Amino acid sequence: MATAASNPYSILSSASLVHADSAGMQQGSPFRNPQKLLQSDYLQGMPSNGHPLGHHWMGSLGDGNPWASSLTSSPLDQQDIKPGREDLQLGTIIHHRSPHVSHHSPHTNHPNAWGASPVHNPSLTSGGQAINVYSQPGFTVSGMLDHGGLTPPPQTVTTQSLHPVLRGDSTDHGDLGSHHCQDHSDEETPTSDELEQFAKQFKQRRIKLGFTQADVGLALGTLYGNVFSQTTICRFEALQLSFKNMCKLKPLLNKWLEEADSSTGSPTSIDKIAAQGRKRKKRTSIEVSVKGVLETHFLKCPKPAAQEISSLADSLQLEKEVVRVWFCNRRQKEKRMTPPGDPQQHEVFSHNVKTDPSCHDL
DNA sequence: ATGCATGAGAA
DNA sequence: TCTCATGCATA
Repeated sequence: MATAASNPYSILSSASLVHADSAGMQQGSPFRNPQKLLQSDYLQGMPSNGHPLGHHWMGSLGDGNPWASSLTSSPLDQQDIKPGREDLQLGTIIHHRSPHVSHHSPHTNHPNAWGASPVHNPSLTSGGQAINVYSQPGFTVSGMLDHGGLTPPPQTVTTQSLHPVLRGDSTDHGDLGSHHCQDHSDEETPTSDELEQFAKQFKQRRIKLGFTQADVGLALGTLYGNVFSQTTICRFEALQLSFKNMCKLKPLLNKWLEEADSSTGSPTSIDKIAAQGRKRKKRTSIEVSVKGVLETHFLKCPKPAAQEISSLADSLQLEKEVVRVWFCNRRQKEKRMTPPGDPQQHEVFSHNVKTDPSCHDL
């Protein structure tokens, strides 16, 4: 029922002042295996093993990236792994210039994790809506330190920086304050392992500093002109972004981190970004049973033709657009996401995935 | 934390 | 029309 044939657009001012405070809770291993997805996916309460994603990102899979090996093994589905795509660029509004951008990324010796083929220059920019709050005369790096009063940031800067941990093991190390040990990380394309560590450390520092994910997102806006939502920060920490995307955000977050735990408190308040009113379609909630059907179809054919989508939508009594988007999101989810814990799952999955995108055997 | 959605850019 | 980056809204 939810989602009838017509979804009125609700014009709601998205002045979300929510300060999603998720600092306390953290669970991070959204690992999903194709099989379980059939059921656990819609069961959001999935009990992730409290352990933050294993480092299976690629390390375990000496083969290369997990998804690529299974999902993109087919020549036709390869489109996801596009090579050159340096479209994004935000340097324009930033005089600071982006600190990262590695044109000569040595890729080291890894088989690139996520389909990151030529992650040459993870240039930054927002997909197209670069909010530049940069015109603020009084903006200061501490822009994040004082915001309306959302979260009074305790200056509990514990300079516990120590040695650059070799790998984010199960041990929780709160070290990262040192910006002399791994400063290089924002200049070259990080390895997936580095990203994983960084994300972990970032989260820890962020929490210790008393900032919420939303705070960070806003801070990035005041600092660099690129605002990010709580969602994005969250996904970054959970490694649920594409490799390229992670690379893009890392330098920014790293910078923020440096500022954050070094700033003793410059109360130069700044505003944030004006709320942007945008009408958005009401979120359609797909019933569990329906999702199950969609999942089934997805396993058979992750990329259904328009016609198929139509018929599917019809049978499920959903708007075609909803179904189409569902598949898009599903595919996207399959690509990013934190590494599936068990490599075995990949195989199972790959078996289900056909090489022919135009599956029509339903 | 995550599901569904939007939009730009690429095929 | 897909991918990809990103986020509102919601569980």
